[in-house]
Amino acid sequence: MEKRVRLRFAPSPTGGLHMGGVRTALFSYLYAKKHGGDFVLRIEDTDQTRFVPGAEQYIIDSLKWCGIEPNEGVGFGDGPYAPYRQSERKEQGIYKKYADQLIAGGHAYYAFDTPEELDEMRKRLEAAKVVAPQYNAVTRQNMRNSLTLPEDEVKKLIESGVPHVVRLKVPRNEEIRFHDIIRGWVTVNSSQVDDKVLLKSDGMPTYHLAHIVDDIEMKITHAVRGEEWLPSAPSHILIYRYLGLEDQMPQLAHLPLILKPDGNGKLSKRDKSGLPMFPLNWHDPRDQTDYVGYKESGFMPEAFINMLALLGWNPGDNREIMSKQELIDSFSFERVNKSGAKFDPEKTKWFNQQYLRMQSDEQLADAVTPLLEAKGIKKDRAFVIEFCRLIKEKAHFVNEFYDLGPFFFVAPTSYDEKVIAKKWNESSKELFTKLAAKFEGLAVWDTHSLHDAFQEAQTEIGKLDMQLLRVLTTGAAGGPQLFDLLALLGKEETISRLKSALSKL
RNA sequence: GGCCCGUUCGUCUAGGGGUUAGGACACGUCCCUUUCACGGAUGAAACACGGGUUCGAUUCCCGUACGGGCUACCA
Repeated sequence: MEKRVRLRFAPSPTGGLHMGGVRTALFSYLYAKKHGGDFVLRIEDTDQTRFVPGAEQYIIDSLKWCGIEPNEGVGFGDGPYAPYRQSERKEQGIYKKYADQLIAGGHAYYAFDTPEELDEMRKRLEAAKVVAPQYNAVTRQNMRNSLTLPEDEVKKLIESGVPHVVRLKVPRNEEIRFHDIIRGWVTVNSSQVDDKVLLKSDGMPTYHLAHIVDDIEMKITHAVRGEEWLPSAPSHILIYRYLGLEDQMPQLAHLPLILKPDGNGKLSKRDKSGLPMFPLNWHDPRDQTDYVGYKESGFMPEAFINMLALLGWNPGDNREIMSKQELIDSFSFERVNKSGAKFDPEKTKWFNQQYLRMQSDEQLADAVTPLLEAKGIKKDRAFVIEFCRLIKEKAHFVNEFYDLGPFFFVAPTSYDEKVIAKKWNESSKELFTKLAAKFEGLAVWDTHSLHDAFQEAQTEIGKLDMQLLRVLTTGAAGGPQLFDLLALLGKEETISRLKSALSKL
């Protein structure tokens, strides 16, 4: 029988969850759902010095907004493997147990070197022109650890409470080969791998030990993470192997990085491409910086995750706009790209535009009404719905509706100068005064009657420029369907605007 | 520097020993439209370079270049 598919998203609460992390969560979620498995949220809070209050809740809120909800884990209900915070799991002695097993098997050792001593070692090695200074099979022989110190002294040091760490004993020269679902086989020589710290001097495990222990204990079948983890994967293979768990280790999938839109390099939270890097507004308590979120920028979560899914993955056909269910049905790690993808703000906006157009005018009105009210604008619902119908084709975001058509709500005070300069002439004033009179005589005020009246006026009084009528009534050179707009504005308002414009020009 | 990973239009990508190298975003042109858009059509635009292997390489192999990642008692 196949093992139940279980994937976890395991962020550390050291700050806001940025979009790269969201994508990692998304891919894991899609795969889990596709195979009817579990998606788990585990909090990797083993670094007490970098703990940021609020970060954990932010991660939970972000996943909820995106619709990437774990069915197990912190904030989503404990499952059979609780607790899901590593700091709490540490209290159960779980990591130490595995570390002790490695020590007993001769694959890990105690090291008593102080930070100063380690620093000294690196400087010494650099001075000796060693290309890659590291704590390894060669250099550990000159350091203070349970491999170099007499057994009774090691015992004495530990008993007297001298701070120490536990390090992985990496062999000097051995090929380490592992398989990645996205990248295929990767081979690294152990001489390039350092003796990673497994247990820190404060008793906390490092990521390297903790994630392995938890993935095993939580029966994780696929470990998905960013490409930046690829270089440490060989260490992890060794840990599984020395623990005798190589046959139970999850399959690895290292995702390509999301790159900056301009230039090169990894997308950072401070990127200034004009689009947010975080799903929700994030206030960083460490430096009192505020970062805007996709949500607050007017993005719909469906558009956001659709865009994210297509960054480094594709369904193998030309589909781009895909619902969450379609993403789930089509997803596979085999179709994830190996190379990094530059984040494209323009395309990202386009995704939101597509989803915007799928919304009904009523739904859009629901979203726009509070934004209008915030500006002190109160209109009846029918007006707002019609406003949405007319303006939506020009917009990428709900929150730009107002700016695309302020003339729906306020009469113009200035008139597009380019259009006036080009089209306004001596006869214009008289022609449009006559048109205003014609409009005034209309018994029915709707799109059709306005259209007909405009046509009739031309045969009666002469050629009228429609864009001029637009500028006179809205002030702007462009906008939605003019007669629809004037119909919505109403007879009184339209004529008042026309007269006002004629008096100024 | 060392190690690892990568490289198809400006960007996201499909494809893969023999193709007019396909799609999308953005851009240009045209059509529709007395306004503004949407829409439709269309155009320009790519296999990093050099060696192999092969009848034939963009595709497979090796180098080079370029890009990225990692190089902590951080994840």
